[in-house]
Amino acid sequence: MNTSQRFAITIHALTLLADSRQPLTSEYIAGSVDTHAVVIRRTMAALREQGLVESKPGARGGWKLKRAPGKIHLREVYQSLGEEEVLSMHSHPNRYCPIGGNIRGVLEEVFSSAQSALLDSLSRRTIADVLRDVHARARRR
Amino acid sequence: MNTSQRFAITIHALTLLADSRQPLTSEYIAGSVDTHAVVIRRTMAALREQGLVESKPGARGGWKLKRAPGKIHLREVYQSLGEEEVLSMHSHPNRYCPIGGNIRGVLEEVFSSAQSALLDSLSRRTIADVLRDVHARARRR
DNA sequence: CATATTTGTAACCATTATAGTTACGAATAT
DNA sequence: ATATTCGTAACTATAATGGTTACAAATATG
Repeated sequence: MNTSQRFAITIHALTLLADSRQPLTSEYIAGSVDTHAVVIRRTMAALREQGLVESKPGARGGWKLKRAPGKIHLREVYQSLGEEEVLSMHSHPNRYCPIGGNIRGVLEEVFSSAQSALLDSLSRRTIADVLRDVHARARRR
Repeated sequence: MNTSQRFAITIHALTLLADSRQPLTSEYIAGSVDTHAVVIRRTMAALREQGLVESKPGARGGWKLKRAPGKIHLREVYQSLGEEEVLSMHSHPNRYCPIGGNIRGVLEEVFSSAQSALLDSLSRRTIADVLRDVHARARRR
């Protein structure tokens, strides 16, 4: 299976914020992402806990970045969401079988290297990079 | 979200086959993995199509490898399963928004680098490596 | 102060993927 | 001929996801 859309939605939202001087409302972000404002609030809550964004209720409220876009690495964004590891273990291999009894430890190591490789790749980009690339594409039209 | 258990189950099964001289039945494999034989048949079918294993019905039938364990890289195993990319796109970003209209292309590129990093990591190990590590752990008890 | 705006959050629903299970047909060894 | 084993369709339970409604709480502004 694949991951949820949360990561994509989140990068999208952060890119919008990086491109805006004023705070943006969940409603506005949802309009660009094409989803419901509640989905945005739900998803962004994780980033708020991580200190990447802040939100303010009430008139003229909304979301804004708490850090320069160039300092927000996609790895940290991804990890804020608290997703499971992308490769997952099977549940209860038979521990009385010589293979079954020892495979988990080996797989944990294999999966965790793979996860690190994925995260390292994400750590090489920031929201500022994404925004720049988006603008470049927009110009190319 | 995370992946299905299929990959873990599959590596487990291939490791069992690598460790055995005779063909193994789905029933036996299921016993070590702790699942149903049908789940094994279902999952292994993908590997058979890829030419990694063969199966024979009837008495004394079962599964066996078609290639030396040292020649079976985890990357190929993973890809045989035909899983989606681990990071997935959101559905219909608003194309009339300058960000929404261009974010998909950028994300595709970001996600595909990450996917490659993951696959590269998996390509560095074979079923023979896994079997060796399992045996090493078994000895350590 | 009254009002409109906006977030926070719980609750519910529909959809989808996954894995477990049953059932039965077909192939094969002995 | 029989027991064994795979192949596959079908059904079920469970869980995750995302969309939606509803309403309380916070805030800016006239």
